[in-house]
Amino acid sequence: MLLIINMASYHFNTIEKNWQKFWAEQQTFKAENNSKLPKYYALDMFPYPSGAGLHVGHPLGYIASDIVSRYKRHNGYNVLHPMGYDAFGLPAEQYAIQTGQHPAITTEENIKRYREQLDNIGFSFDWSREVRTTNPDYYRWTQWIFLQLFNAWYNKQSDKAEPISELINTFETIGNKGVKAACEETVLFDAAQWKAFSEKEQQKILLNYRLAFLSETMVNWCPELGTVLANDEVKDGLSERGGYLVERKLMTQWSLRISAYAERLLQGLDTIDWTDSIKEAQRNWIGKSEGTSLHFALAKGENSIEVFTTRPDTIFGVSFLTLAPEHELVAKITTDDCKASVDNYVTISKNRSERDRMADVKTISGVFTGAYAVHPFTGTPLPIWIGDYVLAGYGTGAVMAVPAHDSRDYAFAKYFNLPIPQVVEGGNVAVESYDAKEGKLINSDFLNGLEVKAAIKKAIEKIESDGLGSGKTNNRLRNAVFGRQRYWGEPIPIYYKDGIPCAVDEQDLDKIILPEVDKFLPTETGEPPLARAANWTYKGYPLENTTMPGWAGSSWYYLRYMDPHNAAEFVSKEAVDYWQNIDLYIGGSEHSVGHLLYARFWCKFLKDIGKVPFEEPFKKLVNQGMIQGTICSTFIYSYQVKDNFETQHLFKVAFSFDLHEKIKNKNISNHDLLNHIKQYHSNSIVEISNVIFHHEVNVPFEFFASGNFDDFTGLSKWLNNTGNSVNQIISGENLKFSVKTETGKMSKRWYNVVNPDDICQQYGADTLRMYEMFLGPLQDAKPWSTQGIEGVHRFLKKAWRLFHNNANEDFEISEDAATKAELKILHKTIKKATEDIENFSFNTSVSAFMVCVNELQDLKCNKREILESFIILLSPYAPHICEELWKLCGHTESIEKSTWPVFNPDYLIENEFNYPISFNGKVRFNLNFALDMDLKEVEAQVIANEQTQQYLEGKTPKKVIVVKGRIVNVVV
RNA sequence: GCCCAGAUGGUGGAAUCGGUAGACACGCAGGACUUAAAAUCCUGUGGCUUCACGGCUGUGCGGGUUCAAGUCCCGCUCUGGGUACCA
Repeated sequence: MLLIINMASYHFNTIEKNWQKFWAEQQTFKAENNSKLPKYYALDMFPYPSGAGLHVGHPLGYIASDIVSRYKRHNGYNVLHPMGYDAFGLPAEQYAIQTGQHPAITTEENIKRYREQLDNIGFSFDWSREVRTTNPDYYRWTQWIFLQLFNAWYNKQSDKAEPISELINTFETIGNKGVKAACEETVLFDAAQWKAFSEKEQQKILLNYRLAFLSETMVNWCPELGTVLANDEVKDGLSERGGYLVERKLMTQWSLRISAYAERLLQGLDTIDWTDSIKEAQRNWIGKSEGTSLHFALAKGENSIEVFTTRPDTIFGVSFLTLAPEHELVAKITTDDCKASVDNYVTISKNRSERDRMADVKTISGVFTGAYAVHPFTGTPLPIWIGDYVLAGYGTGAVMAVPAHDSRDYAFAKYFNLPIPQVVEGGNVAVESYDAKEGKLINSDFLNGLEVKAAIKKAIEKIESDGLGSGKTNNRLRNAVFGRQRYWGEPIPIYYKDGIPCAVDEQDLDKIILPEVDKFLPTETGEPPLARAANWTYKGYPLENTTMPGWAGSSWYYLRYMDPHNAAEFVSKEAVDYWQNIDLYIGGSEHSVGHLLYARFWCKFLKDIGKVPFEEPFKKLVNQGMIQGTICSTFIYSYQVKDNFETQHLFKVAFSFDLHEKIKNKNISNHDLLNHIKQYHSNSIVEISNVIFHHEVNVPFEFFASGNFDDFTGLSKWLNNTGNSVNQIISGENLKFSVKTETGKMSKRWYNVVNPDDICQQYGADTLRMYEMFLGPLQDAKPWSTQGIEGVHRFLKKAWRLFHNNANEDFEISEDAATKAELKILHKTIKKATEDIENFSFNTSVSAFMVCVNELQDLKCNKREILESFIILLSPYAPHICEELWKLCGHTESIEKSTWPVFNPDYLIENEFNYPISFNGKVRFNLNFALDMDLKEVEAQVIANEQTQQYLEGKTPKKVIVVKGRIVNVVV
């Protein structure tokens, strides 16, 4: 029986629009919180809605997670696959400062555009759960979490966060003796003393314990942006956004005590399915280092200097001590005759910004204090130096210098001509330090003859038994600065009662919403923008003026998706108990330390206070590689022209980006254009003779939209359109263009943003989805190129044709039973498609689909039994076309409701195999044998074979290896 | 400097346990259909060599293990990413 329905050829535009409408109307992808089905939570890192719109790199990860989500639905899971926007941030604020337009408006517009672009691609997001970090209904819960941090302290004994009220109880009954907390060192007090403190004093002490606390810290201050930046927002001493100068400044700041969680953040890595490189990056960031603290007594006076070292074994190699310029003992120990030079050095170091210090790693500087410490074992006097290679913020701000075995100490000692005693065998200490942790100890008294590892152990024992110090662990991870001097962020819900920071009542958080301000800039007195707001007060007291950093909202958004409209709680217990942690998290590796570390920190804290049932938020993490754009770094335009003297000139000229902008806006005169080229590009003249001039300059990518850089018609057109100015200099004949390209980030700046809308328009969303997957492994970085997109599009057309009568383009499938060969093709594809999704190997499954269609086409197979299963397999990748074909097959329900085909290995069973016969590893010919044939028999038949005899040339084989179903190798 | 990842045709890439290297696709060349174009289909396509059958060679470089290495081991080179006076 034949089913015949009139149907024209594959009109993807109509099909896709129809199904997108259908899904939205039917709420096909709505996830249920009350479900008996097993859950699956697939999350994408939500985007920051920038003005440039979505480019083809954004959807890469979204497509992958969408495929997995759809696959899981077919397999009977209740899938949570949401999307939202991380919309607080600097670009909107910068734009607001420039234009006066409220960032909320810009953000709204950008979100609208993002949504349209996302909708075009046909994602199976549950949009009823959308979250926006800038929405007051959302950020009141970000503020709420901040208050929980403010009202908690970290108890090292129970190894978790506990309510600050319990700590106050303890203070009132026994004081702080015996309290082991993650905090700065504190003065000890008993209950009576605690009660005698004024409220202000008590609050000051409590701040030292709170997980959200105020403290004086060195911050990265960016005067240009008028704000403080986190370490990971600073690159090479410049702000990551905008590239402005960043300097070090001491400020009172809100901080979060992430350092309390360092060990748990480290341990937790062993329990999650992330790539080694991301785990390693987090480990490095936490920077756990185990060593020993050690006290050096001063030769004169009471004080001692405490150092931290990971190499206590090299104690006999110490030839001096170095203090950070900021070290508290510097002023006390400096002798009178050294005072002038020390003061001078300390002043210079303080004024040197972090950037200068970094730029200057190779310059060695330091000064002698005149003071001496005493070696704890030999009694030798050790000169005490000051050097800015020692950081005040790490360890104790002082090091025992072992120049023979530490490269920095070595450089310092060489420069100032200090002794370099060797205590570990190996290397050539006359040339460079020997830093390796291996070798035998020498010149080291009780450590002599020991290997480094054993020596470290013995040295620690000795140091501890002599009471000189103890084993200690240091982390590189610092507490996170949480306050920003910005407008466009969550207001910190704190008010100041007589200078004491107090928490806003939880039920009043809906009142702490971003106030209107006249300008988005700091005040004239340098206060943050919120200081401009009228009545920015609470209970008559002033409110905090700083706002939260960009990572605040993104540290917990995955929880809000579970219960997005809950007005009473940030997430209900039922919702979080059902959905649990994220099964699959996909996003860019640029968040490997910042976002992922903070989100883990908040999750652990929320677990401590009993609000979430898990310790790690992201069970499996996949980093999609960046899709890079092509940057025309150098554009060479050469042309020949005759000058007044009838000399042939070959010019090579092109244009920089700013010049391009000026030409585009037509605010540059011919005269300026010429001058510009002379001024900025004279150094790019690569060759001058009396006949040849070469200039090399940049040109925007947009002229090469085709991606074909041999075709310069677009550029020629542009040159003609940009005004006569260009034509005046370029009026020669024999125009020739060439371009040097490199790959890099897609950004507005490089004119290389490829909009997925254009691809959808030209080829359809299904082609875009499949093509992005077909490009290569999800994790790999790859340059965008439309080369090959035709192949994917052709594949979809071929698949469409399987369901249609070629001659008259009518829908036509057969109800006949499938043949063995057809079933084999199908089940091979079921197996591959299933395995590939489980392994996130999407590129190979696309090729498996291609193979399947090619083979079915060869067999002219149009049987329902085969084709219906096939489109279910294909539907996660190309949902629109599959929905359409599914409907044409006579189904009334969405293909999304269908069940994933079950792989039956019986169809793949082979009873014979065409063995490659190789001689010494070189394959010569093939022979067919039954798979159940005895291997000895196979061997005998191979030897007996005529061709084998030819290759043996009369010799007897030494050995014959037969691997069942694989290969035969004859060793001659 | 340190840490991590990678290197396969003209191109993107495939090869699950060590078992026929180059699947699939692009591009290119040739052909069919067409008045023509588009679309579609067929054939070929790592290099060298041969009229051909075939032979030799081939996964960044140099060694090694193995009957057999893109895959495992040792030593390099280069590329991409992260990170840095962290004692």
